[in-house]
Amino acid sequence: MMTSTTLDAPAAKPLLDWYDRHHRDLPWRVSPPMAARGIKADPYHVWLSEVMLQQTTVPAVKPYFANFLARWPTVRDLADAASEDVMAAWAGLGYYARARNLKKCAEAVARIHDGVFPSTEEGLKSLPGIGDYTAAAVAAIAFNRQAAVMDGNVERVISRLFAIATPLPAAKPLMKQKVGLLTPQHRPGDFAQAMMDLGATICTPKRPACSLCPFRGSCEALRLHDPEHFPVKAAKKEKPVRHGAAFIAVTADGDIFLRRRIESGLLGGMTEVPTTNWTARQDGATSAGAAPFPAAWEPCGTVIHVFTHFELRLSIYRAAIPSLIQTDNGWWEPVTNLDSQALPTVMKKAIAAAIPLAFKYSKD
DNA sequence: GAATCGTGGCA
DNA sequence: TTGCCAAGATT
Repeated sequence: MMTSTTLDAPAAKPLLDWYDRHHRDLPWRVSPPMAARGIKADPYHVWLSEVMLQQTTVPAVKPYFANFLARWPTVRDLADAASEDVMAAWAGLGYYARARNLKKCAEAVARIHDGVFPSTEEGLKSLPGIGDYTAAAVAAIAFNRQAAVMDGNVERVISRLFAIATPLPAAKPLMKQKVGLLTPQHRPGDFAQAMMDLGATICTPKRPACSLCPFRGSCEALRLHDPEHFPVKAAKKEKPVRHGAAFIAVTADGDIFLRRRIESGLLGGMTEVPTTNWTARQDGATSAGAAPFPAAWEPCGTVIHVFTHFELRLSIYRAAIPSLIQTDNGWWEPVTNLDSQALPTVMKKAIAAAIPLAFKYSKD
């Protein structure tokens, strides 16, 4: 005969009980007490937070999430926003393809889906910037669908629970299968968030607090006395060093020369000061001789900035420009207005090296 | 499967 | 100080 419950339900119960007591309160989250008062998750809020949280910490996301919601309260508002404004608001958060896809996704939802997010994983995943994880997360959290949500936290929890020795990312299909078997029909969104909270606060990469874990009685890695051994990951490559030069041109009126980077690739669509190519070797192409236009370029130090897959050593040059130079690929921006620009952190560092007070009054 | 794509915090 | 890594997606 058929049983009335799935095999997984008993495993989900201790975690949901733990979540009811120890869940984190987050600005984008409808916590269990809120849900008990009838508050529903807003798909726009869930989607926005999930995209911002991709490879990004909760503390880093909080101010950006608040600012985006204040400026663009609905997905239609975001769809109608100027791309430059969205990129500028995203500046500093990193992985700028997320911002480009965020705008595209908002436009698709507003214009193709009549302002309503799809409620299925399949529908969500067809949208720009929404992959396996985000589709499942939005489906589960915003629409209460039984979707198997697997992010880095869940990978860690699952790999320990079952002592999976296969290295990532090869082990992902098996882990996803395990998550699918554990995910309950009841409260799938809370289950997903509980798994992630558990990974973030108990089942941590280093020194996990196993004595406080609702899975402590059934965790295979703990039984083996080596939870930190999991998940197994492939060794990472060392970071190469690239060299380049950046040029900060300032007029007597206090205008600085800026350009917009091409849409694709590193820092795509973001604002920059002129720079040379960033190459493996330090040579003439990375010196003042490679400036965008002739001027009295003076060296003012080096900025070191670490990207995901290389380290950049940027030689900084500054020049006072007597009169505005005609250019066809950039513009002159008042230094007092830099906080409105889509300047990634590396460009802010470069400008700050040449003009120490440039951002003095633009940050809290 | 492997590379690409940011940033800041922390042990 | 240096390495690690945080609610991944795209090509």
